[in-house]
Amino acid sequence: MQKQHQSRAERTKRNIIAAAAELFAERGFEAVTMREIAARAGCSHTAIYLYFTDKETLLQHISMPPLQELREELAGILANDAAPEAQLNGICMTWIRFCLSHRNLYDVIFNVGAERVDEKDPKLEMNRLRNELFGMLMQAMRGCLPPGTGEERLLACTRIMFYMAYGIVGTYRHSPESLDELMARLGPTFRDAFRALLIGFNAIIEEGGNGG
Amino acid sequence: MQKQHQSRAERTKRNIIAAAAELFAERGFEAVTMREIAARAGCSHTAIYLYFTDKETLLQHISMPPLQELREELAGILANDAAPEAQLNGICMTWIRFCLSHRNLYDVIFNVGAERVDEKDPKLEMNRLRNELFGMLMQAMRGCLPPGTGEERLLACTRIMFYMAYGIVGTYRHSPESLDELMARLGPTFRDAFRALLIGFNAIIEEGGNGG
Amino acid sequence: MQKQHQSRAERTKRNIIAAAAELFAERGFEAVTMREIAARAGCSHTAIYLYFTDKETLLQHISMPPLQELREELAGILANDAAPEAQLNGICMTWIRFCLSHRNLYDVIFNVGAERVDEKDPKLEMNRLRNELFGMLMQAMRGCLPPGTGEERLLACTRIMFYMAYGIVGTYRHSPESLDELMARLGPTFRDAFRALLIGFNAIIEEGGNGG
Amino acid sequence: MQKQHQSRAERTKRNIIAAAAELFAERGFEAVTMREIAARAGCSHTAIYLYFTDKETLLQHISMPPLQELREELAGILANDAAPEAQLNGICMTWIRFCLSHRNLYDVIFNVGAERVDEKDPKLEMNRLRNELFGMLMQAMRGCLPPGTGEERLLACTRIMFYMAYGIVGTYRHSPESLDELMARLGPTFRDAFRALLIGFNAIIEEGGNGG
DNA sequence: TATGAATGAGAGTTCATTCAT
DNA sequence: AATGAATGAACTCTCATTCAT
Repeated sequence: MQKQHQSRAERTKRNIIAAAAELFAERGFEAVTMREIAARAGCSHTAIYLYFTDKETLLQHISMPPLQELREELAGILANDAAPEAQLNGICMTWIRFCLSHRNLYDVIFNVGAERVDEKDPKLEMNRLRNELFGMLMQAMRGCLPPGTGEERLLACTRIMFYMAYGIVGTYRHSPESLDELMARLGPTFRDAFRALLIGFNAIIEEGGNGG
Repeated sequence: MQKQHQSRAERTKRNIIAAAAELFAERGFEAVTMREIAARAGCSHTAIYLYFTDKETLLQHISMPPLQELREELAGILANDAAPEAQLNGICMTWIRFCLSHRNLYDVIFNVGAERVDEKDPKLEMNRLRNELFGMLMQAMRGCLPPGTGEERLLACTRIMFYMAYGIVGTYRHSPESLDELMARLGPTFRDAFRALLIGFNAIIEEGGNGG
Repeated sequence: MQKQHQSRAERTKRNIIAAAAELFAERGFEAVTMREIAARAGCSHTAIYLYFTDKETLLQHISMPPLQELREELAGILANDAAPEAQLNGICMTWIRFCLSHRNLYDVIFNVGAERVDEKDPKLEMNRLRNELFGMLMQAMRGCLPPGTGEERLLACTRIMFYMAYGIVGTYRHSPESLDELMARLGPTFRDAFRALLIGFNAIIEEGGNGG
Repeated sequence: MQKQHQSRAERTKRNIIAAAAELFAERGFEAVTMREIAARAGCSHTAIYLYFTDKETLLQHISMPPLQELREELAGILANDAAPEAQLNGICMTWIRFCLSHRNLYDVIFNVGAERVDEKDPKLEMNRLRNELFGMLMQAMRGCLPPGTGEERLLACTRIMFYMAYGIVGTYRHSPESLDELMARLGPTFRDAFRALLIGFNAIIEEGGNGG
């Protein structure tokens, strides 16, 4: 009997999460109302409040797991013994694959409430996670620049690398092509993008006397 | 008299458009209320409905001119006699400045979301414009790559350049910083981004025997 | 077993009453939720409905005991052999302490508002109690006025004494300070209030030839 | 035409105020909903927000005029050349008359949002006014105590005087008797109450060496 | 006996929009 | 041409209460 209760609750909670994820993805966080979510989840709008304190919290519950998954994947890449360039490339490609395979939630995860990627203040757990991701990218970047490159330069290069990843994802976010189709068609281009940046960074740093 | 009336009406209409454009750009479509627009336009909120059937329509009337302005600016850059690299850089930076100064407007105009599915044309209109812009970028790109670079390669490089611009804009779309603050803080980084790509492209093409 | 069940049920019921009494007293009837009561009572909120049809009924079950307790305390004071002034002071201070420690409960029980018009008895019940209390106060008062003071005079003095008590309670009914804080800060003032009245009464009666 | 607009607006506003005053008096501030007020005022609930920022503000608009009226009456008494005792008595009696003639709004005016009568922080305009009233009472009190009475003592005596007034009003707040009937029947008792307090205060202060 | 799950009515408030002038 | 007055639908969120077990 307890079990029945539990499973029912879990089912409802899952329904809510699924409905919210769909709706947020379809029409954006702000445009979706709690009542709509409830309607699609097949429960009353007040039931949502049994499982989530408020709308924002609901969003976070949806966004967190994928982000954590991504973090762990990236951490795995950083932990292996590959060459720095291979690591960086792995990070970038994984990042892209991730974002494109969570396309629908992308907006919600990356744009709601985020102000700067390199922001310090970790208001929300989500922002903290985003920053952690950025930190991983920076770590990978460090190994690919000339030794002695200043921190400021490193930060700038990481930012640029981030722009690139962000831009790729943004460009194909609404594409009807599947992740695999996309990667088959454009994977080499993406790879070239990161390689070109790396080459350019090193050239600029060398020429500039690798200062800060 | 008739004329005076007409001109007064036109003035009011222009005021409304100007006010709405400013406010939408400053704070986003949804966040702005009709009463605020009216206040800034110096008329009553009901007057807006004399000229525009609703808020959405008002937005559409606002969206086109800036886009055309952008296209003309970019065309102007392509038409001048500056060095290819300067042209390319000008195109990229102008594009970024444009998008960041029309930030929230940008959101609405450029992000073809699911809620627009039932609309007549905006998706196509936008894609047409995007393609036009992309063509200009490609044209500028051509002058910056080694002579004899194949079309496929050129296309790939242009795409990558586009990703970068797109990524920069996407990253700072929701930033609270003004355009000027943003450019002061990050302008050099943006410039470096495009330079690094160009350097990288040339290196890759050279090494690869500039094939198609 | 039957007995165990019964005693368990009774215990739960008592817990609920105790919890509700505390919470109503602490924060007022309206501000307290059934879930809070249940939490403090150590049962689920639905269990409350096993014992009380609704929140209002629960309140009614809570109201009487403290009032009876007060009456008995006052009777005890009247029954002891202390000096009349001590008795009177005891009555007044006890009354104040009672009302201020049942502050929000007091609100509901004592303030016969318009919303109670359709109830059966509370107005009368309350008035009965008020009168009883008033009678006790008058009894204590009698011992503190010059012998031979007329009944009318006695009545007036008692009334005035009652106003004072009532006014003190009313003034601090909504104070966020606890009973103890209040008594620490203002206890001497309250005491002075009753003393001053007593002194004044006697002076007035003496001067006026202690007539009726 | 402008006039018609104006008068309509004024009528609506008056209706809202009247409806809110009635309802607040009947059932208390918290228990009344904006929609109920609107219904009784014969307008939509949103119309209320055209005239009052929120519910609290509406309450203040209702409470302020009577309070200001009272203030002016009291100020008039303080300004005349009567003996201090006469002034104090006038203040107290006026206060009582006022409260009993505004019986229905009494609760709302004096109890909503008020925490301490002698509070300093003037969060709301209403609290400021209440404090001003208290200040007037204190000023009148000062003239009736022995010269050299400390401020603390003065404050305590004023508080006590206030309790008395408050208690009288509270006691007869729900009485069916009219103001005049009440004053005819109990006016002398009220007068005695204040006199007795004054006599008592002076006695206590003398005996205690009129310290602080 | 007792509970976790779920609900409906309703709170204050906002805003695009319409009506009457 | 223009406006002040007014509205209704919708928002997030709360809570006493009921249902199913």
